[in-house]
Amino acid sequence: MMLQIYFWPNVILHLDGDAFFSSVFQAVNPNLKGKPVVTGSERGLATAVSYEARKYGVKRGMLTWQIKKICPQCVILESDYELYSLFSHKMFGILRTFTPTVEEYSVDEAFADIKGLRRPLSMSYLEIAQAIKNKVESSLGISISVGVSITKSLAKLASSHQKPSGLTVIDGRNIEELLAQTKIQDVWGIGPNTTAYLEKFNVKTALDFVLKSENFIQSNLSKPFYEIWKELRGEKIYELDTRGKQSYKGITRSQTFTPSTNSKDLLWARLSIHIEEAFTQARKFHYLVGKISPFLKTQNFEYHTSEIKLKEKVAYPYLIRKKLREAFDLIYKKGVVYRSTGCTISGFQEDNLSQMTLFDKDQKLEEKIKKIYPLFEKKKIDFGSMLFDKQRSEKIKHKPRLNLPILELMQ
DNA sequence: TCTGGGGTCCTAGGACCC
DNA sequence: TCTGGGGTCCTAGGACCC
Repeated sequence: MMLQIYFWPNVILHLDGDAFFSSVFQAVNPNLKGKPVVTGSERGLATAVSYEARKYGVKRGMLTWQIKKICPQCVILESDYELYSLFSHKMFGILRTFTPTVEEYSVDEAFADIKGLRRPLSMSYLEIAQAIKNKVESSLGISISVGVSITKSLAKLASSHQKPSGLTVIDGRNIEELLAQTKIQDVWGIGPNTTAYLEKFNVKTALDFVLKSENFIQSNLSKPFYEIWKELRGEKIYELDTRGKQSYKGITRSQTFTPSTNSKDLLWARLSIHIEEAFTQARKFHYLVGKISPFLKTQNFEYHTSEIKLKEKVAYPYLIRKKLREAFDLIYKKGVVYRSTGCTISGFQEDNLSQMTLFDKDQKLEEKIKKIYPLFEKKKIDFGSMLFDKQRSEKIKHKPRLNLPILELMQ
């Protein structure tokens, strides 16, 4: 049969934390063990749901008031990203004691290449996966699910096959069986739209998908899905990216208003904050910014955006404040109610040599900025637009009010 | 699930060139 | 001048991920 694997061309392990955020809280606070725990109270919706809470029907994304209704004893906690990150580092560290080839895919997921470890460890791949799992679970007090196969897509499918605390190896003996048990929408990279489309062709499981002809896939679907098709058939397309996050294509900052608003002042103030925040992040990577796209999102989830392209890339938004304001004026329509605003910046260029020329060109301004910005970044001083941030953290619903956005102050 | 925030990649189609 | 073929670059928007 075409899907049989007779040997291991590659061995890829996928590790996935089970309800990671809530597990971490249960690990640091033993009182929470065995209890229904949900995180994300600060946003009013569940970002992680412990398995105990799932029994009551609590789901990810559910609003906190709904959760309290169906599961009153549920412990609803505020997110702590530093804590998650700490556990994440420890988890990946343990994985690296087995192999250096590790891709940190997200805070709670990793891929690892474990090919060739059987002989030095005198263990089968199943035993190696089991050893990794045991080490993580016993050292960190959380539970994880692990999958092993010959491509990333199959390994991911394996790790999700039995959750929580699952361990699944997909090899020649069970590949078809597992594909047949996997609904097409549960395949990594196949979302609701493609699921609906494939259903028209009677494709309901991963096996149905894999058994479609190459010609069918190529003529009906785009490249990413052709790649998934190959990956599920055991042909390795996706390499492990072990370099970690080193660069960005774009940086976005945005926030939804509660309630929606049509106040021009408020929108501009909030947008200014997002532009500042995006640039601050860009500066941490020593980027000059070439493209800025402020956007407004309407209540119907329509995006209205306007793109600013710069001949000369900049590190600070105040240098182009007129252009930013013009772009905002262009997209803002009186009477339209907006649900959120934000900004994406891109077109990055490493700022090494150009820093000198910028400095030469406008030494005074550069010095002024260097004095002011570190203070701003540490939030020691508040600019007008920051007032909305304060309100937000104090959970006060905003009232449209006149504030001078930071870009106005930076003239 | 009437929908948060931050990303990536791909494709169609327009603009412009010879 | 209404008209071919082919290339490149760019942008908007779609789709998906955690």
